[in-house]
Amino acid sequence: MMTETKRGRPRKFDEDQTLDKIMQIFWEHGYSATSLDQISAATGLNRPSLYGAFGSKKDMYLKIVGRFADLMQTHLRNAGSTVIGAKPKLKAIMNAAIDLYTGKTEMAGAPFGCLAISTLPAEAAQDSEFRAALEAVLARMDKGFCRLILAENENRITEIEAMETAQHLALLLHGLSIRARAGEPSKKLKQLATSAVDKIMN
Amino acid sequence: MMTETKRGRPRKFDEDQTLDKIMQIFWEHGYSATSLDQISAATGLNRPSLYGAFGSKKDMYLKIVGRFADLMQTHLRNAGSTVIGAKPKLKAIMNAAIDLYTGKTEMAGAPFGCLAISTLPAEAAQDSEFRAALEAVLARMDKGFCRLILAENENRITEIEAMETAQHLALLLHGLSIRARAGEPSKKLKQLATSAVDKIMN
DNA sequence: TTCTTTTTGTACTGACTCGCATATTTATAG
DNA sequence: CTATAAATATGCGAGTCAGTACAAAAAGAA
Repeated sequence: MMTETKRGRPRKFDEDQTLDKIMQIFWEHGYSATSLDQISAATGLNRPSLYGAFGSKKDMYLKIVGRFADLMQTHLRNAGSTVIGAKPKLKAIMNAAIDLYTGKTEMAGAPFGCLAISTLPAEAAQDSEFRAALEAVLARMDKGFCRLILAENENRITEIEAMETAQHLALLLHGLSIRARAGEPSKKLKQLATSAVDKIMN
Repeated sequence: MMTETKRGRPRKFDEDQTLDKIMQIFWEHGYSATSLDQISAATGLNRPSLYGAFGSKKDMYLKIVGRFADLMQTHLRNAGSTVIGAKPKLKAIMNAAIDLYTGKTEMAGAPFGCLAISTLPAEAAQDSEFRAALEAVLARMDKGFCRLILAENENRITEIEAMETAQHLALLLHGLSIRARAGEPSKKLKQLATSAVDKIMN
């Protein structure tokens, strides 16, 4: 099949750049407190264009959550790949996450914590789709940590033990994201993360 | 001074019961997604009465957060007082918190996680009062854990070390509350909490 | 040019939002 | 009974909300 040239009036916006702007707004204000007018103003698109390109407000938000998880995963994976050994990798990953949470990366410009952990739970109790999205994010982090632990398996632990440790690490990370959202400084969070990883990775 | 009998038309509602109903709604829906009409319907008070008794929506919410923290503190304190030793106390406290998060107490009727951790962060980035309230909740938990650890100080650790451990425990607890909000079952969360406490408490 | 396709801009809808102004009810104080 | 104090009930008002109907604009196809 050949790549047909597109018919119709061309878009005047870049989809990726627009999604990034939308992500920033949801990241800062959460789902319920964000209005489509706000998004319209920030992106330069009017509401019908937004609706045509990304669907309803809920569609947009859920898409953004997935996008955030993708971006975060590559960010953390890259950070882990710079060092050798399970513990150093985990510490590097924690530090990279804290940088993300405290606005010290190009991805985030302000200390807003984790988009998913900070904004999804507020909606999760009332709406099963949001709850499922939250659970998906959690499962994804668990698996990510678990894979890393098994790949660097120095003590020949079982898969079940690895999953338990992975979930311990995820618990820590989510707690750290809340503290970042509360405004605690990056330096303090990194100290906390490092000492916690030392205790958890026996 | 004598207790003067109150002038004017008497209230037809019980303040504590009303605050409990308001708490349930904010707990489930968060701040932004809750409307005063919802609260009015659930409490039987119309909006002017609510405003007269508890102030604005924001006033009400911040008051509820403080109330939640009070109730939770006594709930956890009671749970800790049933056993002896630092580790058993901490495990009992974690289990009691999980019961609270998963709706297994009289205080909570549904698995909504922690009111503060689940709903405050969504608002915290944009509003400094909410952010301050979140930080206050975190500080309060840190101090609570720290006091307990120092009171049961078996290994003569320093105050600084105790505070670090306390914050590790708080990180875990907040992570657990997120997972409860996502719908994970109480049993799994308790296993996770127990094994994590074992690793953190030397 | 003319037809089709897609995006854009304007404007609208019907519902919901919070806070308050006003009037009424119900109690105590004198 | 009259005055005062407090709570309640009705309802307004100015604004915001998400989504969409409709027409104009901008491209390719024929």
